[in-house]
Amino acid sequence: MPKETSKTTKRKAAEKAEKAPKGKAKKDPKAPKRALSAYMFFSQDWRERIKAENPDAGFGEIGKLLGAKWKELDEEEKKPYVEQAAADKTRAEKEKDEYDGKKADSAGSGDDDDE
DNA sequence: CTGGTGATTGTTTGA
DNA sequence: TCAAACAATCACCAG
Repeated sequence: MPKETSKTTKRKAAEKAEKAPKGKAKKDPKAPKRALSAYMFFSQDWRERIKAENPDAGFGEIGKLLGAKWKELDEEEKKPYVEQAAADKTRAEKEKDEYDGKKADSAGSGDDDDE
């Protein structure tokens, strides 16, 4: 089982660090990106409520409040969010479908967005 | 077949 | 424009 959840597999710090200069070194050319997370949908619907109940809450405050509430919700409460996550997952699945398909077909053709 | 790793996703506010 | 707390995820590749 993979470590716990938190400061494990930390990467953003380095990712943002390389964001300053002109991007020029990725893993996948078009990285089909993954799917959103239940938290993403949950926040989209709660972000307004959080601020509604915490108009004074700042950046980190709301974040913590959000997460705190998120866990407070019952499985049934997150269900809708999780469902969206599952739905988005399917979306990403397709997303990769073309990525994988294209990539397999790009056997030589000169297709490359790059910038 | 199994494991764990990394990559990714979206929000908020402020300088 | 980007940064970090907050949480989930889960597809990916490898031996």
